[in-house]
Amino acid sequence: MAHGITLTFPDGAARAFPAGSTGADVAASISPGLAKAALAIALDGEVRDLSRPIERGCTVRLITRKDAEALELIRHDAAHVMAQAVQDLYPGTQVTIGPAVEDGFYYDFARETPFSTDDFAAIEARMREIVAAAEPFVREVWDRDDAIAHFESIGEHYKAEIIRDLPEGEEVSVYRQGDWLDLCRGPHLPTTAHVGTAFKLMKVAGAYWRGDHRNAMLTRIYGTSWRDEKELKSHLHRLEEAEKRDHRKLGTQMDLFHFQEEAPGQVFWHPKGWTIYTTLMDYMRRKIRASGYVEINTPQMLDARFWRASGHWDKYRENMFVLPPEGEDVPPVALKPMSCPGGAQVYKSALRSYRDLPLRMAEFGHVVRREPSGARHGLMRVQAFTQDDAHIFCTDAQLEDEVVAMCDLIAQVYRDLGLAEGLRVNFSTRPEQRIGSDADWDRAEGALRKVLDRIGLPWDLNPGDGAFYAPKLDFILTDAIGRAWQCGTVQVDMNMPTRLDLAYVGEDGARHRPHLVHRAIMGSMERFMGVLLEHYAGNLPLWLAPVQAVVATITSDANAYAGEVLEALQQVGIRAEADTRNEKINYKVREHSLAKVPVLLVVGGREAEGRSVAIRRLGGKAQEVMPLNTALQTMEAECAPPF
RNA sequence: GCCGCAGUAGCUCAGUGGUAGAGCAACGCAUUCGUAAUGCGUGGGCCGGGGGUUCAAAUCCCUCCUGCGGCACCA
Repeated sequence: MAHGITLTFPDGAARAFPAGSTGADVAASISPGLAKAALAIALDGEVRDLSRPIERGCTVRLITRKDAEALELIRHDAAHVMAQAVQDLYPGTQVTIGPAVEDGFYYDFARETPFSTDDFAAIEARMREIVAAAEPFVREVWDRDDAIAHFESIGEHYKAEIIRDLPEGEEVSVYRQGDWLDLCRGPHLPTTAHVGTAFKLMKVAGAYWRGDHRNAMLTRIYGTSWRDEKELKSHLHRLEEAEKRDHRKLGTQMDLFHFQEEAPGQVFWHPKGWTIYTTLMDYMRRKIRASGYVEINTPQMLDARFWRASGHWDKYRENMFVLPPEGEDVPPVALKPMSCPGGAQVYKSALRSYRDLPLRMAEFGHVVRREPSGARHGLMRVQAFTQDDAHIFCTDAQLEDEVVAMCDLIAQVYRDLGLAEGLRVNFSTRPEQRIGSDADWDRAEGALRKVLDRIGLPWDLNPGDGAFYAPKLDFILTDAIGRAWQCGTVQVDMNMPTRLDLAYVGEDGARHRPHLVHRAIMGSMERFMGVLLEHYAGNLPLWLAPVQAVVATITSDANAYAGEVLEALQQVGIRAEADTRNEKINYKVREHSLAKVPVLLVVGGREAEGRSVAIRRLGGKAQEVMPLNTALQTMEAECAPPF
């Protein structure tokens, strides 16, 4: 044991091993059971193949199927198995990259005819054969040039390119599974059998080589894989459940809105959907008035000259709807894609004094943006929408407090709406393509950083992702299937004031530039509605529900009383309907439950006689009979908005 | 915009070359019922648009539009 190594185990125990011992040796030294169960070994936290010799003393942890890292190994290896299956079945297909991702894996292939889901059955069948063969994953380190020559010779030009681009000095490792091999950094499971059979190919998609649209489009196959069938099944079940809360589905079921071919990416709001929309907007108006905002509104269409001046004609033209002139001499007009240039005109309509600042101007700006056809997505990405926008004009000294105040306002609104949990903030800093001086960027980013400390929300740094004119804080909410959507945003802008020549007269009598902070809380009202609907799976809080209560009769004998109850509810401002149809109470309960009406007030002979109602709440079985007046008070209290 | 898939009754969907279907909804009639579907009956279609192949097209081919899942974009 002259050249042994000392390994430290998670329990703190340190043991000596002969030099050249592998992870498998370590596992075997502990117990035969572990030797069998071990999949990989973590050396100082870095996951390595079990078969690789351990070069140095370190802390070790054996990874078994239970560990979090196991899933990633299983998924990564499933990608390899799929790649082999594909190349076995479709010779001439090139492999590129195939990582493990959340819930599964994918592999990008280069092939003249893209795959279709019809190919899945064959690929999955071949994958099962490869898994059954239990081929060991064997790691080899190759000479760089040999590797390039090899991959070129077998027509794997993408792999050769990957090797060429590897940093100098990085090992070129190749893994074999049977007679198939792939360039790969590893680590891998001991054999293909360890992948198991709890996998399923999910979808095909196009994906650009290296994520760049100027490159060739590859065909990507997504799969999901798990430790066992039970996990797979529950994953598929989760997907089904998520589908049920898709806002597009709920929109139809709850009769909130629809889309149609003649107005791509634009919403036809139905009475119930529009009720939610205006209720949200009313809430927001109360909120911003209480926070010292004024509200303005600016034109929908502006002469092209204006957009040339603002810079949009250059920078944003592709996303704008431009109306061609009718006559030769008429200049084109464009529908506004953003509210800020218009809002700035209101600022400029008067000579502003330092006494006017901070000036907080809100605008529910209806903007229209041309979106790429593949980008549209229900309410989440539309071509015409209303932003709950605001522009705050302030002095340098006011900047930080203003930004903190608006972040607090955003957080308050999200809390009021039940969306605060899981809220993420992205701090996006200066991009490469930017205008303005580094000193200004330092100041603006510094201010946002201080703000982040003060507001105490979890945040991620998103370097280089700021707008070309300002760093920003983006407030990210997620939809039913975990897709992230930006809703709120705060942007500290040091450029527009100069471009649009904004000024205020200071205490010293001289003209100064104000700072301009752009902010939206819900962002797009449409998108926010989509997120809300999915978050609540359609079961909106009482104050937002389009129909808050339905008075349902048991027999027609109670119709007159139901009318009285309805009127009483409406008198106290509750959105209520009466269901006096000649249907059984079971039918009515079912129908209104499916329509997600939060409160059912059932009235029959007994209630009519005693001037009471039987309250049944959505999702509950229990009924509570109470006097009508009590019910009215309860309802009125419960339907009150959070602000 | 790119790759794959889809578009049939208000909704959900079946129908793969030979007379357009089902369930729910709607409408009518009967039923007056106590907390998630009462029964019977009736009406309802440019099978996304255009072009082509064929004796014959919802069905096969081309093309456009819209949507869905990704990618890219956006933020």
